[in-house]
Amino acid sequence: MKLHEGKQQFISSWGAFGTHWGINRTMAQIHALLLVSPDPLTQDDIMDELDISRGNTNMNIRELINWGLVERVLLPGERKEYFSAEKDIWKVVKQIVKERKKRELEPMLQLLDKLEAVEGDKKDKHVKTFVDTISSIKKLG
Amino acid sequence: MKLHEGKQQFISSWGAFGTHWGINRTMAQIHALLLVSPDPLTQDDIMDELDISRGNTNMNIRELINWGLVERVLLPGERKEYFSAEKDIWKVVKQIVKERKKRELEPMLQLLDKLEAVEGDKKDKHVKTFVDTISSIKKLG
DNA sequence: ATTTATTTTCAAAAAGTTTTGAAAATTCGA
DNA sequence: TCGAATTTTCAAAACTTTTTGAAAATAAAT
Repeated sequence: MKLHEGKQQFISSWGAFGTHWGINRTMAQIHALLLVSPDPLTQDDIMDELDISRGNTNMNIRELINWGLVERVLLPGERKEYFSAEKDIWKVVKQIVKERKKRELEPMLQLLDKLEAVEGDKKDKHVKTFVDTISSIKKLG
Repeated sequence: MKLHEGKQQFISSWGAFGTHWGINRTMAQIHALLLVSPDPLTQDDIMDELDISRGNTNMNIRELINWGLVERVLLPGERKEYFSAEKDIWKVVKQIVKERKKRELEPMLQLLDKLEAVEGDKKDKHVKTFVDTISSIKKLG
């Protein structure tokens, strides 16, 4: 298999993979492209390579930056912005886990704290099952 | 807070939570409802409680069964099927991790094996970055 | 064998999400 | 300060996923 074909396949399946993990296809594809690119790329490079619109490219690059997975690189003497992805995969995974904790798990745990305090007789099996379920989920956090 | 309100809130946020994890809202809501229900429920119980259609209920119960998170319970002398969820949250988490590995990670790793064998000069930085990225992702699996 | 209860299927509709592209805003150099 | 390059925004369009509901299939009782 040639490099170009391999790259296309990698980008395409990384995109599909992402959609199973709450990450949209384009965001995952841009990330994949930057992961396998030795040098930083511009917005136009990414648009051309992935054949997507300027708006879409821009929004998803910003999102990757918010997630801490991509950083803006300013090359001396260049007006355009360049972008590059963190290449250490362990760091990438740790960063994703950290962000998802902050964005999704913590708000859920806060809700569970409130829900655990539901009124009612603990001998009522409906109340008991509810409270027990909530507490055991909280223990995961 | 009253039990009923707490239950509604739990179901609703579990549903929203699920959508960030590649699980559809209804499937997550049914799962939440069964988690906090002390006794098994019928399809009609679930339809009424969540206010969703019969088809939707049926499909998502089947899906939960495929994922190994819910089981069908036959009560003696009852014609209807009842459903109940695994209550041990650790078992639930382990089961979800196991299924996602099987469904998503393994196919991705298989592809990576093929991609690692891309042709080309390893001294070319494009080839090198590609191969290195693929290998380091493989190490996660 | 027929009726009735129950479950399953699936095409079409509804809802939700992503993408586009053109206009607005911003940035930088002359 | 002005003009060109670049980035950002966002309403509308395209696409994707989910949901509905009625019909078909199945299972059980009489």
